[in-house]
Amino acid sequence: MPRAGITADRLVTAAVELADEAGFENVTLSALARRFGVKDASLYSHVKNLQDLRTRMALRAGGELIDRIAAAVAGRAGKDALAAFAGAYRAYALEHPGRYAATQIRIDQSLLADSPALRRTAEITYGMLRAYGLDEPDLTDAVRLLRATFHGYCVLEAGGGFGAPRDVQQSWNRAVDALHTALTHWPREENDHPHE
Amino acid sequence: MPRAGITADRLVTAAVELADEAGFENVTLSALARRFGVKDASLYSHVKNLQDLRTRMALRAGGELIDRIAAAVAGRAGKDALAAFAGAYRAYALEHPGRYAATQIRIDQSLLADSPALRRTAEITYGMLRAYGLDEPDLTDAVRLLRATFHGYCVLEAGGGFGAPRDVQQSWNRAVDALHTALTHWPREENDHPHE
DNA sequence: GGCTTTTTCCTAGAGCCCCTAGGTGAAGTC
DNA sequence: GACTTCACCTAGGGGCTCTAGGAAAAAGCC
Repeated sequence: MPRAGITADRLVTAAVELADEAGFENVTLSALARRFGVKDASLYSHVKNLQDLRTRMALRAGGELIDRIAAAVAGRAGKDALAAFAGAYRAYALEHPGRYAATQIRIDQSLLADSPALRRTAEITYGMLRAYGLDEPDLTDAVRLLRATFHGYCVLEAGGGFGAPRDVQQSWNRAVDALHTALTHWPREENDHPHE
Repeated sequence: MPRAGITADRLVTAAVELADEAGFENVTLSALARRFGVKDASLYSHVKNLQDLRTRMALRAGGELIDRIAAAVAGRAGKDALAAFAGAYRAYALEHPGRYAATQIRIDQSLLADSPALRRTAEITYGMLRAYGLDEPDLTDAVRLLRATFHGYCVLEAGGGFGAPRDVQQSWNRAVDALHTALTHWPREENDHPHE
């Protein structure tokens, strides 16, 4: 009997496709084996276990995401760069919900440490913020704010959390405007303990 | 043989406790049955299925969350109210990660529609924003921005997403300050299409 | 108290999933 | 052609969800 010709890469490719179609939590080794016309036990030659597969999916998707962001941000600065970053981020999350969900999972730090995607993400994010003239620790605070807002927005939108009839794209534009405002008027060291 | 005395409410109570201890996705009907000293099939008298249980958990946790927020916000306005809201939100998410995770799941709109928790949440959120003098649709945009940021922040923090040594509490305070700034200088109808 | 009804819990079993152990045959290496 | 490697196999254990149908406790009724 001929072989299916499975490799870890092809497996991950099929996995992220399945994630976008059926949802990340429905990506199962059994389902993938079925898709390849193979018994599920056979996949353990290519992948250690389910967690291993998910980690690979996360790294794949994370790389794709930062590639698209990098392409969008290239050659822009200031608010223009912020809007491009935000747009690329949200577009990826909406086009590839399963892949995006994969990027959210908790990953062993040791595996993540030498991931080029993580380093590129940091470079691009901090580079984008350069225009706002922030120094540490404000820079880290700003990065966290942006990540949280982008991520939270996409999660809520994808999960159907925005029930109001207001168009989400317009809301999103406003949110990006608001973040730009916040970065421009970044609260500098004033009163951490308001005099109450 | 005596009965365990299970009710749907006691089941949900045990479920959210288990969620905080072992993680939301590890809350299983089998595990709950074990905890009650009962066979798993017995639980289907009290709960329709796993999804039903999760929905009940979400409603329970959502109610608890908005109760704590309401208590924190009571009697405050403006930035004070915003900080109290944010603090109560994050505290709940960190103290009860499993319960908080339960609030994130997708819930059938028809079930959610007549949930008092949702109505209260809307009331309190919009009430808190009254001080900033926004009108629709900016109000909705602002609510979405706040929800997204709070939610994203808590998810990232709980998931270990903030690796930098910077103290998260201080970053959070800054994020709240930044949101206050954004709400105060809310971008009003300027240029939706920047002249590029 | 007895009687009936309802409810709670049971056993049995099907189906899907993850994962391990150990075997077989196909593809490359010399 | 023999040898090694590796892709895939069967067999099987264990966990989970959920259904169907039965038994016994609890609650309601006289």
